Amino acid sequence: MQAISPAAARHFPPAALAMRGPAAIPRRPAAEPGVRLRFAKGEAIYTEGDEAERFYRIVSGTVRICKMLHDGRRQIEAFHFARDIFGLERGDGHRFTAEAVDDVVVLAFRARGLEDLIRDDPDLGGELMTSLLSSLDRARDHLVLLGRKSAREKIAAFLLDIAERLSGDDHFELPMQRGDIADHLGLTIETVSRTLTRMARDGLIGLQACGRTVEILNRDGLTAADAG
Amino acid sequence: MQAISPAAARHFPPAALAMRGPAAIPRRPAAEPGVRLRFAKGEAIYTEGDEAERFYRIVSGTVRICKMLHDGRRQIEAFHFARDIFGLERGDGHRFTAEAVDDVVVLAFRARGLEDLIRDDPDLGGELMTSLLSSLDRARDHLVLLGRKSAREKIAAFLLDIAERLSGDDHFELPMQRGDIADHLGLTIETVSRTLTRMARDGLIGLQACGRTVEILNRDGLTAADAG
DNA sequence: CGGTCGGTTGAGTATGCTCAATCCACGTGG
DNA sequence: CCACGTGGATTGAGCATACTCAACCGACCG
Repeated sequence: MQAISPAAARHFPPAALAMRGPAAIPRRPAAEPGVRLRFAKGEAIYTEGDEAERFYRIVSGTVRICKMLHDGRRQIEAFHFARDIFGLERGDGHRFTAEAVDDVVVLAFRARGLEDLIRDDPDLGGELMTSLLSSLDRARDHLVLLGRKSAREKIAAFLLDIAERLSGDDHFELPMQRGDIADHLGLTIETVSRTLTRMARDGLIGLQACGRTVEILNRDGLTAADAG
Repeated sequence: MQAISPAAARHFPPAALAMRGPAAIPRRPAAEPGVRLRFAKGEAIYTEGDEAERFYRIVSGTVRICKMLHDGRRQIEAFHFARDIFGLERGDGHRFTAEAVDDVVVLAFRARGLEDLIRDDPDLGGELMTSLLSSLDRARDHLVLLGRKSAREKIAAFLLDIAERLSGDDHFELPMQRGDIADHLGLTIETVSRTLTRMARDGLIGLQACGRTVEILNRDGLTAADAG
């Protein structure tokens, strides 16, 4: 359950509505290694219902994959970072929306005729299969988190995951804002904020720069705060 | 949040612990169409951590894919019915457990050397890819449900989904018990029961036979009760 | 007939949500 | 340089949904 009117407003930034999609995308033959595209912060890469013509590999930046319910509630299925593949879907149309969390550069590949492509290049099939299995693994773990973990456990798991994927280090900068984290973890902005603040008070993490910069101070404690 | 001691007890039926795995599985060449196996109600088909040697296609029965947290909380990632493929995972080991909800018959296929198999038979690759994409779609929709829907919306969505997959009809029998539904939808047994009872009182559904037989009486109402 | 298992129902509670105020950093314009 | 407005984050108070604990019911089985 989530607010209806304020949440809806929060999820339709006027900027995002104004600049939908890049002007014209040059068509290249299928064997092409991919077309380079830029998207500004907040811009939609594709929208639910769009024809699923392309899939993407991220060169730099962060992408969120999300779905909205009609009343404005939003669920962010996943965040994707550099080198991740996204946008490959069964069927003709995209069932989710992909948006740039910050400035993003991607390589776009044609999805049509993918079967033929794989027939020609079995290694590609293997790579895509691996990428799909990886997405599926991630989605499954996230199901467990959403279905059965407390707010504190969710945040702990999220921070550990992000740290690993973003830096491998214990020090990183969150590319997304509180509302994105909330909609990813099935929480509200307020609960995310409160939980982070409390974790900082407990000495598990350090927070700087508008709460965007995070440092893991007590990795064991944070791991224990997750439920595994 | 979930109970700790009672829930844990509920999830370790002595029967399931007693009879782990079928005795001996005959090894056949890779091109084999699949080895037929039977599993009794409650039996584990594979357990988290097991080597992922095989994947499966269901001939008959219902399978649940689940993960337990150490304190006994459980999340059921998915239910699978006849014709569904499950058990294909990235990496060497199963990260989830598959259990027979009722008596189950499956065909088991060797997962090792799958890349070679696909190289030999590109159609198989396509079929598996489709199956994977289908699982991913399903997992993503379920993420939205778990993260952002109310108890009533969850149950409504669940019933509509099950009806479609199980019978295509508005009349069907639930193969799983309340605890399974609860752990699939991120709820408790009591909330599932109460919500179903209320839906029956509201004339949306009919319930018979220990609440196992369900009839959809008002499909529009039920669809409206979901959030889409 | 007693025991168990699965399901239902009731009463009270806690976690996380809602509503609202405040704060802070930043950018803009007088 | 400072006033002002804005967007994001934080904090507080009260509340609602779903959980916990517990009793009860009905079917089935030995």
